Amino acid sequence: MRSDVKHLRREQLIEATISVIARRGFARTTLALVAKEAKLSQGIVHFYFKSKDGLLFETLSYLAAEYEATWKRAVRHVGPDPVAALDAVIEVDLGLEVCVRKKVAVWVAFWAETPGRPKYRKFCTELSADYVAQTRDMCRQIAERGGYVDIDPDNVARGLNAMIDGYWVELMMDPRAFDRERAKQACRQLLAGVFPAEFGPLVGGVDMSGASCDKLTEA
Amino acid sequence: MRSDVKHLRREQLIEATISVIARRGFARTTLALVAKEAKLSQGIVHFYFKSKDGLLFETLSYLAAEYEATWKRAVRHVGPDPVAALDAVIEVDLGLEVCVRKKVAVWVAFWAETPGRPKYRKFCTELSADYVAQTRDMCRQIAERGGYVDIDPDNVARGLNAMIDGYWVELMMDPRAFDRERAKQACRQLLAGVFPAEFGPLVGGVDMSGASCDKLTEA
DNA sequence: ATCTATTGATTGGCCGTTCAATCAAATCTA
DNA sequence: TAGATTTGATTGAACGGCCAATCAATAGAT
Repeated sequence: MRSDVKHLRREQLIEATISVIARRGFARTTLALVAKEAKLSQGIVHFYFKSKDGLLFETLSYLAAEYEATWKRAVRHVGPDPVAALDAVIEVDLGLEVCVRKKVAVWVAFWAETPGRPKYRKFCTELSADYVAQTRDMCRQIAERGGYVDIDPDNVARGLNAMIDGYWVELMMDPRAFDRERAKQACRQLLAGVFPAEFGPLVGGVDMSGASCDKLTEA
Repeated sequence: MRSDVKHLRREQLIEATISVIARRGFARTTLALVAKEAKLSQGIVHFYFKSKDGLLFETLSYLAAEYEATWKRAVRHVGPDPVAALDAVIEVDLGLEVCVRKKVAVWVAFWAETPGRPKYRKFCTELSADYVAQTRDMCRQIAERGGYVDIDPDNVARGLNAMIDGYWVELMMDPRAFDRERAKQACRQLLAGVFPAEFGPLVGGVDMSGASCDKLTEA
């Protein structure tokens, strides 16, 4: 049918765009290369997307939609426990679905173009703000439940966000140096420093929400 | 006299390149714009740099040299104590010298172009590897000295590196949301989770705000 | 047959690069 | 020191290639 083909072609072109950006970088991505990658003619891009910028922006939206869907599905799946939810966030952000070189390369490419492109910038900052707002809420719940009074949920969420973005950059630049499981472990260690009872390595039914640091200094 | 001019012009053009990339992004940076920014003619770029790529690569080298110089100066300044050294690293990486929007925007721009540009990629990965090697060494020393047996210095160094890169991205994309001091605090909190005795807030009963900073930067 | 989808050649503009000409500074000459 | 000559720095115009966008023509579907 018509809309089937329409949807198919659009996705085909977007996937091709992702491949080309990931392979050649943003600056050297041309419509001719995208069309060739998609095994379609040059002109077709302007039929489905009005312009090059149209295609690029829809590519960004496409990635964002996939990311958000994966994220929300995972968080909903683990239920209401904020600790499990935060752990699910780490699993998703560094998992095989979204955290693959091709995709993060495109993310970083768009990030890098945000100066001077308000549309990209607005989109990316809003997505990020959404992310931080949700993880902050999880941190806040954990803090309340665990009786932590000195921690700042907002800063914890931002720190986790920063660390994950940094790992994405590492995966893009030096995929051989990147170790997915160790990256996850480092994120959990970050949270363990803040919420030792929930993310610490020695949680075995013992409540250690009081003095949290001492146990680690044991030689 | 004449070699002065040579050096001056090169720097003038490189600074202009940084400004243009930070303002317009990598993809829309043209030599005409760079020349205009530098208040020089178009042709002069090829006199001092053989090609556009020559200018771009030297811009990357320029930033890297400045970064490394600042970094090494700070680390040397605080002396041999690895705790003070790690803290100095955080101060530099998130300090006003290197961690300003214009510069990090250019860094991210180059990162984003590393796929498909082996020269950029090699340069950036080697710089990063150097960084991690040095901070890992600091972590290792702290671990040995503090009797920590369960921690992996390499992973701690990589985690810190990732977090800082992530904050750079945040500064570039959303400078108004970025808070330099809170970012530093988050990095110290990360280290506090790993080395509580050295970076934790309760050392010696001193209060948290700026405690580690005052204590550690005193050489 | 009509409408949609698709093609690939074409166009017009932009950008990296080259180059001949000009200008300025330094060196040489007497 | 003053003029002559060489060397280096700088300009702006011109060339050629590439790329986004257009479009007329064609193939395919219903």
